[in-house]
Amino acid sequence: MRLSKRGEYGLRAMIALAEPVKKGSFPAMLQIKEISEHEQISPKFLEQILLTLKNAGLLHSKMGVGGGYYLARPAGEITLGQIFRILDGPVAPIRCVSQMAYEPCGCPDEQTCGLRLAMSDVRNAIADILDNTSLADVTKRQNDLRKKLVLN
Amino acid sequence: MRLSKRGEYGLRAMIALAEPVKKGSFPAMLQIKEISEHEQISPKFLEQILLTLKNAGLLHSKMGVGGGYYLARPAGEITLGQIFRILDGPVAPIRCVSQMAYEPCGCPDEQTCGLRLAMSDVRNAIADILDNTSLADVTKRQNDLRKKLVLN
DNA sequence: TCAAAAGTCTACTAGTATTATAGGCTTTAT
DNA sequence: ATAAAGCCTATAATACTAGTAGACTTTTGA
Repeated sequence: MRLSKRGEYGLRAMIALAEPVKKGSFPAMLQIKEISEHEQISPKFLEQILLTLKNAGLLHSKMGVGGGYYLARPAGEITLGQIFRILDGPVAPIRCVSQMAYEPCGCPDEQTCGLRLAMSDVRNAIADILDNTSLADVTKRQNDLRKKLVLN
Repeated sequence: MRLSKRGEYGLRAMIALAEPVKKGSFPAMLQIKEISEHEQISPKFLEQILLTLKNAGLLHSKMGVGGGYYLARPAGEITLGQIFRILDGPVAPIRCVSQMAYEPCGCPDEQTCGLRLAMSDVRNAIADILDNTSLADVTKRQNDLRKKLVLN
């Protein structure tokens, strides 16, 4: 049940782009280089990932000198599930319970297949979290926790 | 977030071995060939998988003519999580939230990393299901559903 | 106007993991 | 003694992952 490096880096980059803006620039724009250095990611690999996310409509970009990437929509309207699916494909552990990419698995009776029932629960549990957590939720949680830790 | 074929086949085989016994034989013993035919799995591949499960202590076997495999413990005491971990490794989507196989991910501050917090939720949701569903739960659910469908 | 900065796009590659297949060995019932 | 069945290890084909490379386009600003 692993998240690929592509998925991990893409999620990290999106979270970085959703961070509350510094110095009045809006929308928050970051360059590949800035993100790759901060998150310790190969810049060329990250480039591919951001491009994919851009072509999928989650990011916009500005070319040329002083360019960079920024979120296509407010951080509250982009979920981890959207990002995950673009980079890592369906959330379901097995195709026969996928909403996005259903495929029969060839078991004798899919309707009463015990494995399918259990994996369906797993899929729903994962999708529930990923589809109901926005980038804004993530950055808020991070920042609340940081504040709380500073106080102690 | 995919379950490998190894994992899928292993789980299917274990569920088959947990099925209520036919014709008074106990513990329910099945041969590789019987399972592979019923579940449409390459018998040699299944052999490897069952051997792994055996060496991990979830199955016992009987060699020679009339031999086969049977569960090492009652179906109510073997969980999907145990089987999954033997065949597919840790449940966690990312190592830094794994209970079984923790590894630092190298983010600036692991304690307040937003991705880590979210993935930790995912890990717990998956583990909750897999570790609290026994083979007996699975076969019961299957059979209840079958009965219910016959009535309609 | 032209050079440098930055994103776009596609191809390629090394390494690893997955999904098997093959075949010899051991145990056991008859 | 032989056939059935599991035990065990090696190998192979394919796909995927993670990353590299490089040529191209757009934009800024000196």
